Amino acid sequence: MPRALSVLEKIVSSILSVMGLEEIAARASGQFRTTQSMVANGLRDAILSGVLAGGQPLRQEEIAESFGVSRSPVREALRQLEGEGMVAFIPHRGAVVSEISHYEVEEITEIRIALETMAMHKAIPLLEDDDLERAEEVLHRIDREEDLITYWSELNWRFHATLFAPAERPRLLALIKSQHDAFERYIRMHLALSDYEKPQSEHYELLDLCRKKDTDAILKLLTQHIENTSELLVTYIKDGKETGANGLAKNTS
Amino acid sequence: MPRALSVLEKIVSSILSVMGLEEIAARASGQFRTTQSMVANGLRDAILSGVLAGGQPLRQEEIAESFGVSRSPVREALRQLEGEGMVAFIPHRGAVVSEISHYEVEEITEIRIALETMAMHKAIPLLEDDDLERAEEVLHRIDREEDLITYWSELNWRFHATLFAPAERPRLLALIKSQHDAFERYIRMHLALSDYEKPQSEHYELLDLCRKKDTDAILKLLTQHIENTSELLVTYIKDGKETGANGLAKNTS
DNA sequence: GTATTGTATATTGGATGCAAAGTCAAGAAG
DNA sequence: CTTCTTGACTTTGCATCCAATATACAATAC
Repeated sequence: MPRALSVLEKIVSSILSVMGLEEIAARASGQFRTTQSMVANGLRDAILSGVLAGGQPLRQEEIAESFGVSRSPVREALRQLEGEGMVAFIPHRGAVVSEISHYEVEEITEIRIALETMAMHKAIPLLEDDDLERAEEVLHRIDREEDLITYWSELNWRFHATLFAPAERPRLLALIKSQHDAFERYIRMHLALSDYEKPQSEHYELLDLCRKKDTDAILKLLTQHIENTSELLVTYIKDGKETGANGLAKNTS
Repeated sequence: MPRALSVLEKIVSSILSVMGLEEIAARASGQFRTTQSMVANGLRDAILSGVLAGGQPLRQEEIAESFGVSRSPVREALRQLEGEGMVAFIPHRGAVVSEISHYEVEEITEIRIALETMAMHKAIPLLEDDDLERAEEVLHRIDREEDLITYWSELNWRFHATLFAPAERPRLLALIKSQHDAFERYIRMHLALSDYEKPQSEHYELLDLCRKKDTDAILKLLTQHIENTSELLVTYIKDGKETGANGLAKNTS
């Protein structure tokens, strides 16, 4: 029992310490105007960061205590995440962090390729020097970043989102992000540092092709980029299944 | 006040009367094992059927009374629908049925074309006579159906889903359905009986091409089919905005 | 020894109560 | 006449309480 508490407390405090000002700003500027939204964001973060592993049961009382609130906002937060597909409810048994199989990884890969190539295709003719500069800036930040395990997800997304942005398709972007997220939490858990090198070099390649506005080559490389990630993930998931869900396994007693 | 109540009561009773045995079976077999899921399904139905129009505020107390429950399960149901994107919460002001603009219709159209042509493409080589027969059966039901305003949505979806099914992509299918749903509730509200004729004849055409396994022609027709729906919808939404369903005037910039 | 039934305990699901935020209209100030 | 303030009222958001359900384990029957 105290174990689970400490895990969540770590998340909460990590949000508060790592994000620091961002957190406080968000709170002030109306991002966290309700307890529910704070809990929802905290849990989402915890799931995406891999602290709460797939299949892990989410005890309402524990979560409530961790956040220092009652169960009502916790239940609402869980329901919202259910709607987002991040947790699954089993009636009278509670919520668990939803898992994806390697079949689903392959399915998501197809979806991502379809959606991302579309977004990219729409964005290419509208890409300005300004956008490309900002994208490159993100890549430099990745190069400089010491703690990639924590920040890869966010920076990687920011790079791709920057390239998609000129397309001005908010709904499409949201869809892509949700598919992205389904991947990233496994990425963060499993990948070693060396695994970041190849995608990062592909990022530079992609940026270069974007400068040349070579549509065909861009879409081809983007497709390849997604497929590479997918392959890595499938390997890790299959391995994990074989060896028996390591890491934060903390099931019965 | 009594107006909104009667509207919702109509929905609830229509679920109970129309579904009859199905409803009871569902309840017994675990579909509605909690009040929350009943309310969520009821509200989703009400929104998709257009009974609860876009922008309409959703008073928790009213809904709770309509369903004969307290506000707790109602709030949870609303949160779940928020996660699904069907309602939007404004802190301390409550939930409203989310709306889509004609910009969003155009965006969803692109997304639908990308996802549905992909699903169809994967399904074509796997289509069996059996599938085609079931699809045709649905079309006959549409021909026979008196109350298309109520049942078009469901039957139309069933037809397309039948053709997508052999692809065996549950996540993709779910994504397509959610984009579909974003359209259908406007369709149901706005379209006249005559508007169903063209899509239905396209359905027969599509089925015919599926029999011939003419991939290129199928994908082309499917794209056209989606675009036609989209155009109708854009017209109706623009008309609605112009003619004075002003209500909550929003982003026109 | 295995299967089944009954009971204790933990956990979820739902109802109720109360404080806080928001809304609206009437009246005062400019 | 318009704008701002004030206070009653509405509605939301959260905490607490109680009931319903599931799980684990022990006791009993076969």
